[in-house]
Amino acid sequence: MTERKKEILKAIVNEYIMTAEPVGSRTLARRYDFGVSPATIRNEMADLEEANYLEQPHRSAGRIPTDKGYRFYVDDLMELKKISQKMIGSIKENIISKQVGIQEIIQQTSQMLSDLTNYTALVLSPQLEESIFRHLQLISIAERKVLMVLVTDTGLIKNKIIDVPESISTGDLEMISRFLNERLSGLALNKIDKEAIGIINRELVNRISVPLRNLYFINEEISSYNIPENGKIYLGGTAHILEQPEFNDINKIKSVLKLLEQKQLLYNIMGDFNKKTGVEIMIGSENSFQEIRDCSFVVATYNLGGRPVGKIGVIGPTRMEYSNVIGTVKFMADILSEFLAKP
Amino acid sequence: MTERKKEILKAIVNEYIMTAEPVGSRTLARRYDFGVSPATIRNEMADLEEANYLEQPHRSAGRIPTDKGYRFYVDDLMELKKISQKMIGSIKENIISKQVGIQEIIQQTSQMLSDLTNYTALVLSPQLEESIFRHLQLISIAERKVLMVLVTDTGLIKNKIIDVPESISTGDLEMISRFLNERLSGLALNKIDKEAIGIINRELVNRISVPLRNLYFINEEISSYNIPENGKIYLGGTAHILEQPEFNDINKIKSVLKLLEQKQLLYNIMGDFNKKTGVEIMIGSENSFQEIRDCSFVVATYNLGGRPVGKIGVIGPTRMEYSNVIGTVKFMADILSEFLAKP
DNA sequence: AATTAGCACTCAACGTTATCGAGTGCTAAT
DNA sequence: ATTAGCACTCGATAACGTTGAGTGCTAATT
Repeated sequence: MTERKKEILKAIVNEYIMTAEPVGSRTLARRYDFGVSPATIRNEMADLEEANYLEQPHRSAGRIPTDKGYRFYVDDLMELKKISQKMIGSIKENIISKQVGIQEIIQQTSQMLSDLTNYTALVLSPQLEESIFRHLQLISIAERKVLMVLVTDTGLIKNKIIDVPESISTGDLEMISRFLNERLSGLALNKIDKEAIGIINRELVNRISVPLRNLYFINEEISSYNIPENGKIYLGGTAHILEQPEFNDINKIKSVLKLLEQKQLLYNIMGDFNKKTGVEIMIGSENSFQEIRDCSFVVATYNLGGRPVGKIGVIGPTRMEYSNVIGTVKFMADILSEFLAKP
Repeated sequence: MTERKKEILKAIVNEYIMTAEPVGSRTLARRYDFGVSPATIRNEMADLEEANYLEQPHRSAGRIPTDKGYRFYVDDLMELKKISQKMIGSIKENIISKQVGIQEIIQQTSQMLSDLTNYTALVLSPQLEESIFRHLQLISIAERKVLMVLVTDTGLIKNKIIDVPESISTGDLEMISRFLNERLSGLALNKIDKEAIGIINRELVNRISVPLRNLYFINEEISSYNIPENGKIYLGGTAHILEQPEFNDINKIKSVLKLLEQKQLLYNIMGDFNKKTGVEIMIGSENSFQEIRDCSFVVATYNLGGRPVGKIGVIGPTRMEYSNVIGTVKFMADILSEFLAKP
């Protein structure tokens, strides 16, 4: 792969990303100054096609990049664009300073990411079962109705109103809460199982006037937090993706929108990214789900205390403005990490 | 309006709802047995067009109903279809028996309504400020961090982690909670303002060892529940609406999808329905928002203790299967009411 | 050996034109 | 009041020609 071939490939990808039209040798020679004639470029393009970096939609058209072409572009050719400091400042202020819950922040972040990139944003909220037990409280709200509130380190708060078989005194509820906190604080929720709580319950009955059988709701409830619950997926700017000219075909629109409604599938796709730090990119058919063979994903992980807890990304056509998107996704991931890290 | 005209209008609307094609006199005569010739039907159709119940997309096409035509159909001609008992049973069981929060139920209901009707479902969750204060609890979860949990009669539960200026003892928090419950239980949240809480706070300081200035967060927080917060709108089955042949035009798809992303606008539209009991129908231009001149809404209210608290409905093309949809929407509204009424 | 000019060829996109047929309104007969 | 008959309308579809951006190949040039 000569230097000139790289230059030409880069120019073609850039051009195609801009215009969504197949790129011909003539246009290329006119707009970029390679110092060679279209004929030469044609030869190089033929080589690049041979090597599977480019393809022709039909015989008498220009070339467009293949997935392999995009991959090479993304890995070796592309120049990343930086986000303006001004924008960084204003967004940070906007998001991080707010006194609202994690859910709201995620929602806003996804909307913002979508508006910044003009593609559809996806955010995976932190997963409950991978969060860490911070605080639990049982509150009597009516005869035989107990409200259980669980606070986790990721900011997720879980409420549940539970019907208990027999009324439990406020004092006892207080005692149970305190005891559970003592024992469970700091543990990851997926490390807490029925057995562990069973042991705690048996210790508890010595200190309170509630029979063991009436404590069973605690097992039931807390251990349900231990099951992977397919953390919620938030979408932002679904309509944005329609602005892309590749979705000028009604059937494509329908298939993409159907896809975006299948939260479970999206969740699985996002799961394919290895929670490494940094930004991961999945281009077209690199992905195993054929529903999205002509979409790309750009995904980053956000963290809490060095531990990856969720993902944020963008879905768009393979002809995506990677150079912009990558920086923006990374930035939004950092915003979320920063929000979570707030004291 | 003769009886025969009504019959013909009804047949035309039915036919158009089925096929989405303009209805001609010949087809009509063939498929329905009016005992008259196409020519007669033509004359009747001309009269109906004159009276603005029908229109012609172009000179040499059949007729389609106008909004006025649909309105007449809905009010006077249509025969409502009933939902099968079997379906009623299975859905009720599915929804009402579940031990989950109102949010989840609403989400599921909207998905279900959409699947049953093949249009897009809209659900307005109960509004916090119109809910009734049931129980409040302040919980210390860390030095100078207090978790406030508010439970309302509509099943909405509000959590907020608050940074307090100085640490407050568990006992004092308990006392504050108890006192607030005593005073506020049973009140509608929009009846509770800063002033009221100010009075309570001043009484409180006599019983606890916290200075008044450190109780200000209570005012701040609780009175924020009193502002109309544009209760959340849940959408179900956005992609369903695209199956309608009227959305075979890309621009229409885009405009509808943009509309569905504007939660605020949807909220306003839903607000135009007068929370009466029963099902309300808004056909095309009857609605003042011109973005949706060719959509219809079918909306019903769900209740808690006789008080309307939220709305559920469907958005689809004016050519909607009203006879099915109306029953289904009503049914789903009843399901929600029933869920809320659970002891 | 690499580059380039020249040229014949390809093919989607677009515009023009013709045809078809479902549907209409009108008139005159029933 | 109803209907048969008929000329007319007009969107949809198909057939056809033209255009132009683009290609690959060959032969000349550097």
